[in-house]
Amino acid sequence: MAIYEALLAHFGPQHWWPGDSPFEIMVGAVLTQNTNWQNVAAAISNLKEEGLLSFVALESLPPEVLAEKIRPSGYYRLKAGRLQSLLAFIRAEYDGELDAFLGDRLPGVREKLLAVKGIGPETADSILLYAAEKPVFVVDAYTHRILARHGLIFEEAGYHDIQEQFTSGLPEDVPLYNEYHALLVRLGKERCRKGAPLCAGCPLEHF
DNA sequence: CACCAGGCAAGTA
DNA sequence: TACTTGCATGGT
Repeated sequence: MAIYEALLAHFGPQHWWPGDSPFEIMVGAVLTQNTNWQNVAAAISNLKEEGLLSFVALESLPPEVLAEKIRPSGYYRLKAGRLQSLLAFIRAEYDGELDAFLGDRLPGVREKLLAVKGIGPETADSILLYAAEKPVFVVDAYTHRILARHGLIFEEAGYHDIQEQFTSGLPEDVPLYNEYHALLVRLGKERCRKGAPLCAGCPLEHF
């Protein structure tokens, strides 16, 4: 918790997730897999410009056409399939009603999401926290790297290990999880890039 | 030029 | 089970 306070004091609120609607957030969560957000923003912008950023449009677009639209986000053929798999899942399980999916309960909805091909733990948890506003802490490459580099977790720690360790010391609070993860990403992007040793003047240097 | 970015699944031994 | 590889664009 003291780490959270230090990051918030240093960077201020991050106003996450970048995206205007739960649907856009969900799409962004898939497109940002192992990809710079700037490239994702370009892909989403393409969809918006052509009025394609809707459930029905994306689920009914021919896969190769969708792929071309999201090309800047990288792995574009793969991600077109993953997006449509996700939409097909919501169509099948919730009759295509996004709100029904977003309102479904933990932990069942998380298990179902993880069963969708192309949706792993980080993508699932990002959707659950940022689109559905469920109290799920998102662990990503930055979280892992930052905590390992500061000796707060083992380098070999897995997704669930980190998630457990993190949330065990925190209240189950959606705005807190939201801001905390966003702050870790901010720190990672700005001062804790891969390959560099401990950054000088890091807000976490005395933890 | 090499390396990195808000992962995930499939293949190999 | 434990590695390794494919997927791909755009910025530094």
